[in-house]
Amino acid sequence: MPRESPTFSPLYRQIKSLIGRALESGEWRPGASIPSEVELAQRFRVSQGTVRKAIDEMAAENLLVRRQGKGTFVASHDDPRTHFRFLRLMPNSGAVEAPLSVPLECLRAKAGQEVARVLGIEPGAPVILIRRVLKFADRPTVIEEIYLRGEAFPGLNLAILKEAHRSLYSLFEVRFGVRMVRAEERLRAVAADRGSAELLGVAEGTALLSVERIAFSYGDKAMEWRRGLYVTREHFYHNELS
Amino acid sequence: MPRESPTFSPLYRQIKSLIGRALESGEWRPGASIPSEVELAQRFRVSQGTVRKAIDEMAAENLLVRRQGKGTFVASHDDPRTHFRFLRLMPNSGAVEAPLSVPLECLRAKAGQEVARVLGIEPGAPVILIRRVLKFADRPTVIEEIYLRGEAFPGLNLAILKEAHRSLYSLFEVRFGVRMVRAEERLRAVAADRGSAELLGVAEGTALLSVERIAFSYGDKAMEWRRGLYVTREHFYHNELS
DNA sequence: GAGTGGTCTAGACCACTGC
DNA sequence: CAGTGGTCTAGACCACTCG
Repeated sequence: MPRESPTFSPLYRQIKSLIGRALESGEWRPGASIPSEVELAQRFRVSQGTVRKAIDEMAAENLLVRRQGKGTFVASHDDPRTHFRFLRLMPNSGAVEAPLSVPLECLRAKAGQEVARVLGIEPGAPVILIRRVLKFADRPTVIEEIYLRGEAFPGLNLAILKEAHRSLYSLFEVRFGVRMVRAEERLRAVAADRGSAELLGVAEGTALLSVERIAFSYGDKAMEWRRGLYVTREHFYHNELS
Repeated sequence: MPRESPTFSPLYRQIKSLIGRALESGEWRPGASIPSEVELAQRFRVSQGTVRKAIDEMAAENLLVRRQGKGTFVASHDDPRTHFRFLRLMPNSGAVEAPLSVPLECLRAKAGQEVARVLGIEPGAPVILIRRVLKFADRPTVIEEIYLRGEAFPGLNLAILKEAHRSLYSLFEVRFGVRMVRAEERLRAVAADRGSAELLGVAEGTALLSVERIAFSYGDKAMEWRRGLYVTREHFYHNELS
């Protein structure tokens, strides 16, 4: 028997993509609550169980957060519980500690070949370049170069970065409505060049952990490309495999 | 109103832990199929939906694998689809390629302080130490020191390692019934010492990616501690954040 | 107490696999 | 065709939060 519907898609997946589109369109902002299951079931003309299954999957993907008795919320980097999902650097011993971000530069530029390819934009399109240092316990531990899609962050400048006492991704959400949903990282070990060594207070040639990241917003749209150099003497990069 | 049942646990969680215990006890071996949902529902005296929810969660945790029309199976490292979940080294360009494992040593020893602590065993308890090299495209790229709980791998020796043309974790499953369920890794950048540099064919002092791993079997029992040193000139360590 | 998500059930039907 | 997992529904009841 031939498959009659090669594009078969269950109802709950369609609901999922409808909710996904609502998220993309900004109908509900990060941290805000979405309508209750019964309301959504009425809106989409399906049973509550079908909405439930759609939401379950989106919660598993960290797009939504369920809180019994309160409602379902759009996931946000403001939530401290999800705060260390993207920063994997842990101290060798002692309690985890939020780093202090020290922005150095915030420049507007035109995308070169490589940045354009990674972000999926045209060469020459506007980008923003941020350079910063992260300090743990007052010690410079990470330096980062961050490229952003220029059109998505109008008005972003060094002053804003310096004022903001929250994580970068929190700032992006609150100020620009841009939520980073997932990211891919590539890790390598490299030797510190002169400039990096100076900023990090280590000897030239010291082994550093290079972390390249592409971060995606809703719809798998690449919004950010960054490269970090981590000093891993007092810290390590933590990863869970399962 | 005070909580009357602070230890409230839904039915499906109890089913989950029953299935989990059956897995631990080896009632169903890795790769084998478990009873159908209706059978399990009858056995546990619950509805099929409740069994379903339990299995759903265990599939999400990579303990079980569902295959529509065929049944539900105990997850296995033999399955090529899950083969690269624990080996995160990818080539800078070109297709992914399985490495060639070259075992160098396989020794029986007594656990020292550190290994005992990590594996949760008594100092002096038997352990196995394996040293090996992984080659990609005929180039040594990774060296590893692997400590195993001695009592769980009776008879393991260098000859067995050399004969086995499968991944280490596959071997553990097929030969010893030990399945690694999850692992924690700590990554750092370090400089190559003389011995490592020689084995890897790089200059002394070259920056290497140090990957420490603790691997756990069912019941979160630490079975393995390993440290790898990766050459990251032609490869990178890949990670997904979400 | 009203409203939310969470659990559990029972039943009907669909999609996929293999004999 | 029988057997498996996958979807969808409807309804009852439970646990949690807040006013």
